[in-house]
Amino acid sequence: MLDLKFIREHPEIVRDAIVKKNLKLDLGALLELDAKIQAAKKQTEDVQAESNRIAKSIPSADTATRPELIARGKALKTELATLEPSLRDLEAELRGLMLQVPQIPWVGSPVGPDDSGNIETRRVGTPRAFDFAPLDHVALIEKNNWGDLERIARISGSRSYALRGDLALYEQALLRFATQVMLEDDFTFMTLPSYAREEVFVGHGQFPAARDQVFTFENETLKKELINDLKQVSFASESAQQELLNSSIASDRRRDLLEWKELFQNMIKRIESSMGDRFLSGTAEVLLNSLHAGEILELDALPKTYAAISPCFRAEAGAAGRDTRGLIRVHQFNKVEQYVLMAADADQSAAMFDRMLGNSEKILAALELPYRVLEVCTGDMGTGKFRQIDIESWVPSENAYRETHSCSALHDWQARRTGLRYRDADGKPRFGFTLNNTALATPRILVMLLENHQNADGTVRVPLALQPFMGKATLEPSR
RNA sequence: GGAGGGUUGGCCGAGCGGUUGAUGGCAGCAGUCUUGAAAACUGCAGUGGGGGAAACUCCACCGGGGGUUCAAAUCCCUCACCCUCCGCCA
Repeated sequence: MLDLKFIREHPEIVRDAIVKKNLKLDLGALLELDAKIQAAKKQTEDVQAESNRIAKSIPSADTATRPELIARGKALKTELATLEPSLRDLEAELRGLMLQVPQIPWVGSPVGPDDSGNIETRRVGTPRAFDFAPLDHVALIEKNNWGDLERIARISGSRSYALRGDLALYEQALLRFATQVMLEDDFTFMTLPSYAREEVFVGHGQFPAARDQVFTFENETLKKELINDLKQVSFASESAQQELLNSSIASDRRRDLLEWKELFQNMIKRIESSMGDRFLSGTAEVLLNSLHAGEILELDALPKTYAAISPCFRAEAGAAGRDTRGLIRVHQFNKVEQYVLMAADADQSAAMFDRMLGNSEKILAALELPYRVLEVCTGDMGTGKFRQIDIESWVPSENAYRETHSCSALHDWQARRTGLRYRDADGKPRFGFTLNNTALATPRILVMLLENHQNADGTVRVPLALQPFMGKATLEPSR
């Protein structure tokens, strides 16, 4: 979300951002609606002011004028009964549009329509030249009995993974190692649930735009009951029912219909309660971002630097058929996430961005993986992002780099949605800036670690920095 | 799952239909006093939005939403959360 005042004063900048981010949003309609609201607000407030004045004067009024004042109050109340709801509706509509307004991207971000516009800025490390025919990670897992990819698919469905023996331990060691790196940079370690309420996802920015990427809590029992009920009720809609109720039909038939109407309304209620009011988060960032929602933090409490580990859930809608093999793209994975809430200062945010990117690179260096750094273009970065850098690590079997890290600066876009404020040096409440970045996500990183560090005999070398966490130098076959 | 009790400004805590945007205390800021600090005293001080050069002024907000009333922090409904007791349980 942007400051509405800023949008009013700089519509051309916002319009430019909408174009650069390849969004469909009618800024003209938004501004028109805003103007309409301002007028409606003035009108409503004038009536409210008079109403307040009259209500205040009644206790001290004499009995003769009192009925007159009460009558006037009643009239104003009637007037407000139409003004207030319509204002509320307009404001809700505006809020819906405001949620779609993008953050103005950094001037240094390349302009492009999609990931084809991303620019590689650096390569670190050189892909290894194998003196034997290397296996891909799935073959390595099968050869060493390090997982149950096919079995778990039968149990949990596609995009699931199960690890065994050394590889299962390796996943834990990696997460612990990444946590350690974050602790060394003075981040506060946290664990959080992987689920939250709807408004948390709105604050984060994933809702309303990317709602289909998120799994939800639902009540399966209620759903089944409802389906059974639906099979018994043949009405297409409530209006169809109403039509029947209003028609002249025999009274006993009518009573049936009334009973059905009650049943129908009851079902609507239950459908609503079965839909669930909680959602599974795709990253700890979602919850961390709401940790201080609604608070006004003191300046000296900032920055809040958090490293949190959590299971992450992604529906992967729209990715059907892509990366179905192996560990690249799964519905549930684990991640150590970096998240920062800080004062609203562009330079400090840029410095923090570099620091967080540095943490990821430190981890990749320790994992001894070749990677490249991409400056993500305007059309590929999220709506709310100010700047985004992705890191892709080398996958020998694909002869390609694949995304393992994503570092973002949002400036105040998330903070405005979420209500993340602090008192600046003048004591004024201000929205903060937020940033986030992957520290390490498993199991995807295992793809790179297995393939890049495999030995000719199919075992896999553990990088030196990981060995204290793994307790051994080589991953050995599992029984 | 059952039965009660709560949710008020940065924090604590009054108020339970009518100058209450909210008594009081703590913390905060400014001043008096003091060499300085502390203490004491005095004053300022919520959040968001509108108007105004300013003084100032108007609107909304006492967990969220809805309602009753000329008038709601105060009454009613509903949702969320917290606490206590019972039941169940990793």
